[in-house]
Amino acid sequence: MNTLFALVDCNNFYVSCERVFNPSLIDKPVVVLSNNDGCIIARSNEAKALNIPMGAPFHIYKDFINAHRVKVHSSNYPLYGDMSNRVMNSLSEFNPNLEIYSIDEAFLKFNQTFRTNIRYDVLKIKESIFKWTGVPVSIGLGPTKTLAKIANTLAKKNNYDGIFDLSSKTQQEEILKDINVESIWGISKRWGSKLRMIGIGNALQLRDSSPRRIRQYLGVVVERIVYELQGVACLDINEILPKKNIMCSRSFGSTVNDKDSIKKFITEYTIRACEKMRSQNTRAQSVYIFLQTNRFNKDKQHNEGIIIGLNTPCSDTAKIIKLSTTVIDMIYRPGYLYQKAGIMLLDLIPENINQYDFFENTNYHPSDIRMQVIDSLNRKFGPGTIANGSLRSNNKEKWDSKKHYLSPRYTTQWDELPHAM
DNA sequence: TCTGGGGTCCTAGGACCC
DNA sequence: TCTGGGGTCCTAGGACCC
Repeated sequence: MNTLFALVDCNNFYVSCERVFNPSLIDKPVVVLSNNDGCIIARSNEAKALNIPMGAPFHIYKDFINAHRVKVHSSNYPLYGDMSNRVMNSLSEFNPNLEIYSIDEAFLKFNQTFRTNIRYDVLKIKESIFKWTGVPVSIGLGPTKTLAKIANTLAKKNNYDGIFDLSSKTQQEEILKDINVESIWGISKRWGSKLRMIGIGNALQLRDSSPRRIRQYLGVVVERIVYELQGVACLDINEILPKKNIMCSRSFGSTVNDKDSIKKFITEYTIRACEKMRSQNTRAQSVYIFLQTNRFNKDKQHNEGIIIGLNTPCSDTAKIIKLSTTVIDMIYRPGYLYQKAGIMLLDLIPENINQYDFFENTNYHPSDIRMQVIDSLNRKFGPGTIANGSLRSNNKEKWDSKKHYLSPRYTTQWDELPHAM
């Protein structure tokens, strides 16, 4: 029953994606920005070496970045999403027992037979992913997910070549004593400082503490981490389940005060969210729509959102747009400078569970067919080919999110495909 | 001028049931 | 003087992750 977990993590994923299609970025300091070019959310090793922090507001570092000739890219999510799919598909060829944990990380679970030659096998995975996708990965190995996570941070250090195996007990002792509690997966700064208050400062001390006591102090989540550090697996590979909630929200490129523009934005976000919902074959049972002013401003603030329950589960974009724009009518107040809006589709359930409403007499068929046609056309010819009529105003340019440093959509827009592919 | 956008899980407490 | 003891479901809020 000796199982082994591997955590495969793409190195500086967004930067690596940009480098695949723009080799001039290789060996240079590179950063990738969040939406609206707001924060720095990915850094190449060279940029990390310049001490540019994760999550830093771009405008504060702009001068520094120029002075050090750091290359800057706006985030290009269609590209990263597509590259992520390629990496995950490649991984699943080696081991179908995988959990996609985030856009750039996946856990693999190996059984004992695989273990005899595990180092060789893992090296082969790493090399193949790079050969097939151009994305470099690091792989950490351990008897539990938590230990595999820790192994992965070691794998990233230059002396280990991208692979680190933390399955030997003696090695665990040595390694864990040098890991701060806060850097353990699942332990934040807040819990870290609570642990330090009772004399637990590193991973070895947490491992050797009493799980019962930790549970009383911080709850079952941290208790499980103690067991995981001991090598007792509490967290298994999660099957890929459909999302229970789907959210789409954005900051506007600049503040907006007229209701019609806000309705156009919420319409756009609703379309996106509904597409995602249908792509996992689910329907929403309730919807949350919210509107916010800029919390960093000293202007008068107004944040409000409303949850609407639906009589029957719904995946029809037109119906949900009607709902979300109506909610905007309800919560919008003139005279405020709004900065962000969003929609969450909640309590998603599989679409094959038909829960007919006694009064509404729902027949999904015509709506489902219509949505399928729209989705397949948009997949084929690009997002937004078929869109709702109220979308796209003349103000689009003015309020579209800022992306001054955007790379081409190399992989998802076929008229711009580079020859390298 | 400028500060991201997603998600998940757990717990406590109230409503309701037998 | 006595005034049960469970269960389940739901919700809000808090915590964490990338």
